[in-house]
Amino acid sequence: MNTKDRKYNFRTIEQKWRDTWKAAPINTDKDRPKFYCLDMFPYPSGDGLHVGHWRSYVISDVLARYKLLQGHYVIHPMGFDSFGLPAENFAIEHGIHPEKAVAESSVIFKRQLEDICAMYDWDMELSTTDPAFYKWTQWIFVQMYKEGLAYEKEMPLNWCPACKVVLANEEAAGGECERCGAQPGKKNLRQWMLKITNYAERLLADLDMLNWPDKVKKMQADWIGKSYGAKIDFAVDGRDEKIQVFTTRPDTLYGATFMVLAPEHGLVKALTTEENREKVEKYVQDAGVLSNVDRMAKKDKTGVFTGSCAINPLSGERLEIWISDYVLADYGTGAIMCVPGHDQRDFEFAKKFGLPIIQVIAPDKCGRHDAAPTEAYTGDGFMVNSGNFNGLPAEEGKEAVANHLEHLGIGEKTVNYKLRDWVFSRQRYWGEPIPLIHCEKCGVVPVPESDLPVMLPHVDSYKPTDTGESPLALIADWVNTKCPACGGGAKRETNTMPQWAGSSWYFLRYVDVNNDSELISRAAMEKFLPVDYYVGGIEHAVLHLLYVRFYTKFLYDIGVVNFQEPFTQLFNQGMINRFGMKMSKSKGNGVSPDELITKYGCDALRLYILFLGPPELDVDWNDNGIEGVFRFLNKLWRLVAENADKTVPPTAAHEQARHKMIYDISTRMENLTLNTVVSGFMEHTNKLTDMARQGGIDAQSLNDLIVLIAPFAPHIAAELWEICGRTTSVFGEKWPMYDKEKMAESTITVVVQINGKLRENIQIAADAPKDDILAAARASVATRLDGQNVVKEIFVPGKLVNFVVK
RNA sequence: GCAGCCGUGGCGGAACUGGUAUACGCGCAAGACUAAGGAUCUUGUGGGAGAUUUCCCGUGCAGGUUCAAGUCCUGUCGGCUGCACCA
Repeated sequence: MNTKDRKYNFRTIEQKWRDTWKAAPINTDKDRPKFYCLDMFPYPSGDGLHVGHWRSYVISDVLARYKLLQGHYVIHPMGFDSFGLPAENFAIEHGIHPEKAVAESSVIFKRQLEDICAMYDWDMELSTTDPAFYKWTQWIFVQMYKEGLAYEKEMPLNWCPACKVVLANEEAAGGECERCGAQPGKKNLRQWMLKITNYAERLLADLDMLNWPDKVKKMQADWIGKSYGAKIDFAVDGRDEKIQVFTTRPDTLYGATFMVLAPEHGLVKALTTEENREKVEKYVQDAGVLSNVDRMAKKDKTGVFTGSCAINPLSGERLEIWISDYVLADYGTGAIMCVPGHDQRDFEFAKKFGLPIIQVIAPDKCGRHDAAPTEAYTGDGFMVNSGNFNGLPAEEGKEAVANHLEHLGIGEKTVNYKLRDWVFSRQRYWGEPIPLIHCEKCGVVPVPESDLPVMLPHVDSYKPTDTGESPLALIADWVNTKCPACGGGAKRETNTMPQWAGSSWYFLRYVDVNNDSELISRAAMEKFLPVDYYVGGIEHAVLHLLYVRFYTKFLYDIGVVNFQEPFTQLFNQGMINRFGMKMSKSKGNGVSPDELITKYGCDALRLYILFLGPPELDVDWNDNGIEGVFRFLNKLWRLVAENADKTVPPTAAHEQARHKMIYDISTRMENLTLNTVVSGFMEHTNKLTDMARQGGIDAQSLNDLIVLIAPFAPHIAAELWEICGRTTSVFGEKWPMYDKEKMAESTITVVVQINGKLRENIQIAADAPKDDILAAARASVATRLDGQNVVKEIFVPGKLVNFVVK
C-alpha cells in the first residue's frame, strides 16, 4: 500500500485499535515489577461525564502507560462509589429505586469512561454496593468494634424541622435546608462513632513519609491540629466542682481574670445560681438553635454570667464564670481560662462586659505597659505581675508554670488535638447496614463474621423517616432477629454507614476482587500494594484521604496489610472552568466529550486536555484550542506516513535532535508538567519535519517519536507504528533512553552582553576554549567597547559573556 | 483574620540551579494553491520611536541585592484555595 495516500482518518484508526486491544490486552505481564496507578473512583451520578472529569482520568492513564513502557505491570483499575447521599437523593428526586438508578448510571459511566481509552482492567471492576464488596466493609467495622474503636454517643445533628430529616453539614450550609429552605436546628440522636483520635499522633507523624503535595500534607496537619499546653483545674468558690481548662499559654495564668464555659458544658446547670437561671437557660437555648454556620458568622461577643466564681490557683483572685458561644464544646475541655491582656477574643469579651484586664507579659523586661490597651498583646515577651515568675521569658514560663502546677497536683502538661472522633452512622437507606445487633440481655453484639454480609433489604420506601431514624427501622421483618450470643429476640442496628466507608479501603480490593474468604489475600497484598500513585481532586485533601490513612493503619494493626500508608504518591489535578465557574451539568457550562470525539477523535481530546495548562492548576476551557492539537496530529501523521518508506541513515544532526527530543520529553514527563510535554511533541515534530524536508529523516527518530507519544495518543501511535512496518505492539516497546553527551550541539550560541544588556549573539564551536570565546565576544562588540573602560568580564560557560564597563 | 498558591502579549501558557523573556498553541494579518475555502501550506505578529544592518521601554506596583532579576529579598495591591472565635 502506498502510505502517502493514507489520510489521518482518526475514526477508523481509533475503532480499529480499540478492537485490537480488547482482543489482545497490552498490559498482562504480571511478572514485571508492579506499578499501581489509581484514580479516585466516581459515584455514578446519571449526569454523565464532561471534559472536566476527563482531566484526572487522562493524567492517570498517561502515567499508567508511561510506566508500562518503562517495564512495569500496571494496575490501573476503575470502579464505582455507588452508596451515599448523592445517589440516594438522585433516586428520591426521580422516583427510581437507588439500586436501579445506580445500575443504569454505571452503564452510562462505563461507556463514557471507555471513550477515554484509558487502559483500565475491567476484570477488577468493583462497586461499593455489591454485597460481595460490602461484606468486607462490614467486616472491617466489626473488627473495629471488637478492638474498641466503635462506640455509641448522643450527638447533636443538623435537623430540618420541615422535612423532618437529618441534614449533612453540606445540606445545611448557609443556614438553610438545601431541600426546602427552612432553617435547620439541632437534634440529639444516638450515633456510632469511630475513635480516629486514637490515631491522631500517627496520622500526623507519618505525613513525613509521604510523597504528597506539601499543600495537602499541611491541610491534614492543620486538621489534626496538634498543640502543646496544659490542663489546669480551677476550684469553684464555695463548691466542690472543679473546672478543667486547656491552655496553650500557661505562662499567662496570673492574667486569667474570668472563665468562660461553652453553653453545652456539663457544669453549666450546676454552676448557675438561682437569680441567673432564667437568662442562662435562654442563652443556652438560643445557642442550641443556631447552626454551626450561623454561630461562626457572628462577630459580636455575647455571653451571660452564671453567678458562680472560680479561684485562680496562682493569684488567688476570684474569677467570674460566664458562658459564651465563642467557646466550643468539642475543642479542648469546652471551658477556658480568660486572659484578656493577651488573647484578642478574651479582650473583646472583657471590654464588652467590663471585666478586669491584667497585663502579665511585657515586650521588654522593664514591664512597661499601656494603661488603656486597645487590643490584646499576643507577642513574645517576659512575665510580669506573676509572682515568683516575674522576669522569665514567656517561652520558658510555659514550661515553668506547667511544672509548678504539676507539682501542686492541679494541672498537667498535655497535648491537644483539633481532630475529633468520626460520626460514622447515617439515618439513611442507601448505605451499608451497620452489622450490629441490640439484645436486651447481652447488649450490643456484632453480627458473626459467618453471617456477613448483612444484606441491605430491598424496600419500596427508602425515604427518610420523620423520627430521624433510618428507613430501615420501619421494616419489622428485617429489624427483628435473634441475638447471636443468647439466641433470644433482638433488634438489628438500623443506621447505615457513610459513603466514606467503602471508599476508605476500596483500593485494596481491586487486586483480589473475587476473593470471598478474605478481604484480600496475603499474596495479592504483598505483590500489588500499596498504591504507587493516586490521582484525584484536591477536594478530598482532608476527609477522604485522612479516612483512608486511618483505615490503613487500623488494618496494619490487625495484620491485614503490611504497610502503614495507602498511597505513596499523590497528585491533585486542578479543575476545568468555563465561563468562570467549575464545569458542571447543573450550571449548564459542561462540555460533553462526545461531540469533540466525533469531530477530532479521542487522541486529540486527550492531548488538548493536557495542553490546556499545568495539570495541578485550574484552567479555563477554550472551545477553539483543540484545533491546534488536531493540526498537530495531522502534521505528525504526515511526517511519519510520508517518510516511513524512504528513511535515510542517521547523521550526527539526526542523532543530536533525537537525543534532545527524548531528553526533553522524559524530563518533562518525570516532572509531570504534561502541558509542556505536549508542546514538546509539537516542537520536535516541527523540527523533524524540517529535517525531513531538507535531507530526509532517519528511521530511529520516527521510531522514538512514536514510542514517546504512545502514552498520550495511543491510537495514532499504534497506527503509525504499523505504517513503519512494525508488527509487534508499540506498547511492548521500552521508553527510549537518551545520552546527554550525544544531545550536545556542536556549535553553540553565546550571548554577548554589556552591563547586562544583550548586544550580540555569536555562534562558536561548543568545545572552543574560554580565551577564544572571549576574543570572539570582544570582537563582536568591538565598536561599542571602543574607548570604554572594561572593569570586569563575566564568563558563563556555554551561555554568555558580559562586559562590565564604567 | 490566619495560612498556602498565583499575577508574564489580544488569549491559554513556556522560561531547569538568577544568564537571549514571551517556547508551543489559539487568535489575527499578508501571501500561495484553488471555481471556491470555514481545508492545507508559507511568512509575520509584546509596546513605542527611527524605519536597510538602530535605539528605548517591557513579566501587577514600589524599592533592594547582583555584572545580570519573571526567577532572590522587603513592602504593597489584586486574585484563587483552605481553615475560620482552636483557648
